[in-house]
Amino acid sequence: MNEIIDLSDKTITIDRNEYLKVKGSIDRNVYYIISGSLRIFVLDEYEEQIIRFGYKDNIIVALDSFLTGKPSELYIQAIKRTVIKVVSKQQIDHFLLSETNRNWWIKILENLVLQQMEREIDLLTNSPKERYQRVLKRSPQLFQEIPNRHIANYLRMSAETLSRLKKS
Amino acid sequence: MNEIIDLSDKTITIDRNEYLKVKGSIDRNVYYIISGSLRIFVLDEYEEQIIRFGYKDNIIVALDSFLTGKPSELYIQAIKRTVIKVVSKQQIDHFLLSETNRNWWIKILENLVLQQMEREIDLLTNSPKERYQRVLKRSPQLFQEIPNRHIANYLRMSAETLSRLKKS
DNA sequence: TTAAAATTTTTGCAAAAGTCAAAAGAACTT
DNA sequence: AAGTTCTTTTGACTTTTGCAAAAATTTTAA
Repeated sequence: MNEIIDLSDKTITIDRNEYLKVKGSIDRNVYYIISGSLRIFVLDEYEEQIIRFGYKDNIIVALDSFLTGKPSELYIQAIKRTVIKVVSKQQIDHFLLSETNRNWWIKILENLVLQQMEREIDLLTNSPKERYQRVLKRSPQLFQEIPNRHIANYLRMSAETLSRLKKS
Repeated sequence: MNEIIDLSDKTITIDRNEYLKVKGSIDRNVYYIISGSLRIFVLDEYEEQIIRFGYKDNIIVALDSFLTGKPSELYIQAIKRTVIKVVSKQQIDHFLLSETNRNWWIKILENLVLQQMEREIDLLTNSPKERYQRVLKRSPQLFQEIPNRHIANYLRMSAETLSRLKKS
């Protein structure tokens, strides 16, 4: 992914709790996190549901808007002060003009689908304990980077339940 | 998708409760459902978790294995007697040799990602009632084709809870 | 460093969903 | 068409999870 990143020289700093993106806006940029951490969530009847986290060296993007060009359902908010690089759709499109890069894009998309399948299984798992263990196993770093109450939401359980789980 | 389907002349009939695929097998075919219905599920500690359904005119595939070439985690089972056409990876690959078809493949993958995001939000929605309503709205046909106990599993609730929801 | 503020953890309580068993209803099979 | 099997519904009961408030801990800021 560094080929893309290096095309960009624009960096942005977002303070804790500030929004990079709110629902309703169109955003065809991709962001590369230099430092800090972010969360992506949707608002479901006054409840925030976290879809994904991003921290150092991750790429973050409002995928729905990026792929469709329509307004996004997603919010992106800084959990702590975060510095990101901006890569525009233009840059991506330019990059994808080449045949080999386009094949590489296919791989990226295929990987995204596979990751989403994993996530789906995580969410379908009935027992909160197993959900916790699955994600802990696959993304141990998450628990270093992100406050528990956000992880609890991501795992669809209350902070209380997560707290009770970690002792047992 | 008919361009692909028409390449194939192989059809298979699967009886109710029979498996088209079980965990551990590699399967790089794509299936097109002529009639009947299927479910895809994973086995999570003795519990079946339904990932997706397929009925008439749907395409169904063990995506994990199809994309990676590795053994699949998925089971595909007929809910009722089902007739499918088989399209092999070879045929798909041949199809993807052309530049325009490959761009079309990218669109398919992008759509898959977007669908998966919808599914993720469905699963994150806390209230069983809302989960039921969301899916009912998006896929009303599902409720014509598939027995409730399977839909309940798909919506991660018990058959009893779904039954009670439908009256209120 | 200490006080204030914010966050996390804990507790009891209430509400929601799950389980179990049995009955009613549908759908397949022969 | 009758019988068998499978699915849905219902009610009693149990378990789990969320909620709200309090206690403990951590962070912030003076």
